[in-house]
Amino acid sequence: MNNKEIEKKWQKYWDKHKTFEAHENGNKKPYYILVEFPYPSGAGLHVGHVRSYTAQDALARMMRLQGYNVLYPMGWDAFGAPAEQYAIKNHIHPKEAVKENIKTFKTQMKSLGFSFDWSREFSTTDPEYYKWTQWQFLQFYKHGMAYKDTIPVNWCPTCKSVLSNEDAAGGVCERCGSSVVQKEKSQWMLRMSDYSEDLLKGLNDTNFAERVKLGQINWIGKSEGAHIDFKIDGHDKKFTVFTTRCDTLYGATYCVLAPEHPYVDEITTSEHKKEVNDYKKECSFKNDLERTELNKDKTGVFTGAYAINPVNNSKIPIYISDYVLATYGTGAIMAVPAHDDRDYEFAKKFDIPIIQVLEEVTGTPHENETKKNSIVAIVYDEKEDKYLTINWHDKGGRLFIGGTIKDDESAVDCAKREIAEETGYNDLELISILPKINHHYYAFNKDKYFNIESTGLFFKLKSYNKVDQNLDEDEVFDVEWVSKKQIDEVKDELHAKTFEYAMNPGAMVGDGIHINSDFLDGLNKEDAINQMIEFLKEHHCGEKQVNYKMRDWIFSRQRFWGEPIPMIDCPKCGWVPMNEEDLPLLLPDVAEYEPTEDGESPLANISDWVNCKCPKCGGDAKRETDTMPNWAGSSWYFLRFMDAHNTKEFASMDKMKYWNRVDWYNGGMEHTARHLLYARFWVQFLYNIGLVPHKEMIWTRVSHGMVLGSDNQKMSKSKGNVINPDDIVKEYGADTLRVYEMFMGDYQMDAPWSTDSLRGCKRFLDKIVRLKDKVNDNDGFTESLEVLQNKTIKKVEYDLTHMGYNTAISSLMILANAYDDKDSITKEDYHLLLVLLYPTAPHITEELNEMIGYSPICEGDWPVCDEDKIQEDTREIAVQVNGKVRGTIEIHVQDDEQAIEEKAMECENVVKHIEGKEIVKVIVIKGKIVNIVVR
RNA sequence: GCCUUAGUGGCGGAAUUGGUAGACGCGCUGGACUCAAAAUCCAGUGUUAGCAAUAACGUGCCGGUUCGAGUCCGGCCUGAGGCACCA
Repeated sequence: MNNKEIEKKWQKYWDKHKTFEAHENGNKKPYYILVEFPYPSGAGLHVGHVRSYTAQDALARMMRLQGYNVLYPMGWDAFGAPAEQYAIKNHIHPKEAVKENIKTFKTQMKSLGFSFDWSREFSTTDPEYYKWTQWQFLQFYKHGMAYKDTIPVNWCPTCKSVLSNEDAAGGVCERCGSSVVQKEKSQWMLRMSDYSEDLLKGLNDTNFAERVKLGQINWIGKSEGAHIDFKIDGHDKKFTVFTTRCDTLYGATYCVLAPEHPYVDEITTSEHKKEVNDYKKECSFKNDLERTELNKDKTGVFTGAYAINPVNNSKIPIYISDYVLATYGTGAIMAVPAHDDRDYEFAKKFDIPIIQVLEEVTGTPHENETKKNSIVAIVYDEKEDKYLTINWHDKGGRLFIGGTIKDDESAVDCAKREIAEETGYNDLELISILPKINHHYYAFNKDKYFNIESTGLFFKLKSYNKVDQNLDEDEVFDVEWVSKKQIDEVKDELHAKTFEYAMNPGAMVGDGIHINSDFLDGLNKEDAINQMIEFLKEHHCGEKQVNYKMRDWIFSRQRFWGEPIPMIDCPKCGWVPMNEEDLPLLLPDVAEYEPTEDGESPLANISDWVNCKCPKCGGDAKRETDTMPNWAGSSWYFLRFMDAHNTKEFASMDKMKYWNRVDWYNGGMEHTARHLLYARFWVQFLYNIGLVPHKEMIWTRVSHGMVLGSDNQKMSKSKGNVINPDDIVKEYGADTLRVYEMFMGDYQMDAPWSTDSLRGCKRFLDKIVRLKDKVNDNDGFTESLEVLQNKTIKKVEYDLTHMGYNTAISSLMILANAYDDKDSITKEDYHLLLVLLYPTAPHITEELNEMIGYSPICEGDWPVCDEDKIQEDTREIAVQVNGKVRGTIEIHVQDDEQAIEEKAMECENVVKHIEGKEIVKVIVIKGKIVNIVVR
């Protein structure tokens, strides 16, 4: 068979008959399947594209046969930097480059036989499309959702361009290697943060995969806490911090403002001015990513100013540090080093006091406890790398040195005394005092319940100097030095925990009971938070607050190749929106444009374009020269597909109501957080102003894994592991590539390319072709195949709707093998196999189907599984003895447990294993397994 | 650092709710057909022992729950992807 010819033949057939064009009529149920439209890069279609388009294509083709009115559209997300770069280099207009790329992509897609409705095709760069993107921006503006704000951007002084975080990684421009600086720019913003709660709640009206929802939830980042006002010593001003842990306020020993915080200059004392300014400058050279990545070492400087802790009026120093971000919360924090890891690190470095206000609770509380203070001491011998323990053997096991603190004694003195008394060692150096632990226990020797506050102390042994031990009569134990591994033998919760603290110094971030906190003492975290919020409210210095990490959307880009923002800056009227009837605002038709000196968009250099009249007063004015981000056009393209040629609206309400929403949306993992969130925000806004029928227009969202190179690495030119789908189609045929990509592995996971496996799929299709020679003249189905046939119908149907593409193919292989075992099969048998395979391998199945005299599959029906045919009356189940399979038995479906048990007991190999043993019990799980427990 | 996600034969991967681990395919070994090769067909293929029946071991590591764990729980290790130090 000539693949090329039959592929062409059927692709032509489908085109000519407009088989896949969707129309908004008839009584078929509409179903909207969407794949992310690609960015048509110069590299051409990637085998990764083929994977997701084929998967959705199979679903679309099956559902059409099942009688759905399927909409499966395709278009182009063609604005973006690469096209712009390419165009600058080659002195052409980017639209020319894009045109070429789209042509290539479309030819490639067609060669793979995807059943897209090409009548709805558009590109985000078409003026007929971006007219509506601009129009929608104007709606945002008119509803107070768009505003200008000054935002720092990554700026490369050499390239004179604004860089993405990605291109500015490590503070170095990816293109030219110069260091990147932060530059303030006035930018258009969309008030996305106003939608935080709605975007969170809206997830309930979607069927997104759980992990996709989680991605969205984490991005929105809701946290409940409080804001607290801190007075500044010697100033009238107050600053506000946001915290989720207001219960730890008594432990706040300093505050930190973001270097960009507006109060910094004002409160910095003259002797700290230079340091602070230098530090601010230093930070301005770092982008957010750097602040994140190079976070190993905390940096910061003291401003010289002090804040007043509102709960106890203590003066605490105010620092600035880049570990506090201006963009999150209030740009200021109260630092509680005892109970926050970052604060702990910072406090250690700057030698700021650490006050513990929460202690962990171990053991079980009991009535009538006796309270006392005590210590647990850990002594480390560096030379031998061993720890000092005492072994009580069966009277209490291995422990460290413990003891009760006497009235006039410090914890350290107590520890030293106890160590000397119990072990004799007396030449010690204190390494650290560990957080206190609140421990409950029962002492057998005293028959009493105790509640102790235990202080952990960590010592280093300086020398083996010893004094005489001083032991009571009942103190019978061995003093033993043990390795770290043997510390596992310390089972006592208090001692084990103390050791853990010693090994991992840091903040105690968990729950516990409060200490050193006046009215909070004794309360747990939750209660203490509530009490503290009450206190703050009463004293007018704070209240409960919900905070979201999601920020407003920076909507400006200093680029040429994007949708122009339709705003006009008038010296008299300020910012004025363009008249809607003047849209689209076209990009100028020039092939030469250079970036400006000062980071404005290249459009700023094109004065013909920039200079215009104010729509309000008619005076001279200038256009906004920034363009929209790539995310804009892709935030609503799925709505346009519902009504792609509408010239009066972006899409009519009627058509949107007809299609209802996107039923199934597939795309890459990398877009499940941001793109999806932007699109949802856009839709929710349109819904709120009455322009779309639902608040959520996407029902199910799933994400696919990447196709990696055969070396298990991401495909890239530099690694030389790129597979071009054209080559595969040429050598093996489109159907082989399609089947292979469906079979290669779990659709939702990455999978490496294997040409060997591809050949296996070619062999499978060859077998399908050969089976045609087995077709006989009998009517109906071959009886002995009917069980498997109906099971396969059910399996393929289930798998194609549950992303089990690989197992769908494998079940078809099983069916084909069963056919192959027969001397002959009927036409009906063969036709059924072809229909089931058609969604994945449409060309070859149509051809073979035609050869046996049937009308085209694409115009026929999907088979229905006959449930009666797949009922079996016998079944093989396993018999286990003590959980190990020792044999199998054949049971009838109607057998009761008694009968199954008897059969199991007769099984030859089972008899061997239960002979002479006592049968404890027999577990019979009907239809599944028998397990005989013997002793 | 945080979030997400994974780890099963020589390889890609199956195992819908805790119930016969390794379906299906690749690769490999042996055989048939052929002058020969390709293609195709037949048999075998987790490891170890055994002619075999069978037995022991086996789903990243350590521990737990259970009659029974790839699947559930606790603790680690490693890979991949994402990120805006989220207080």
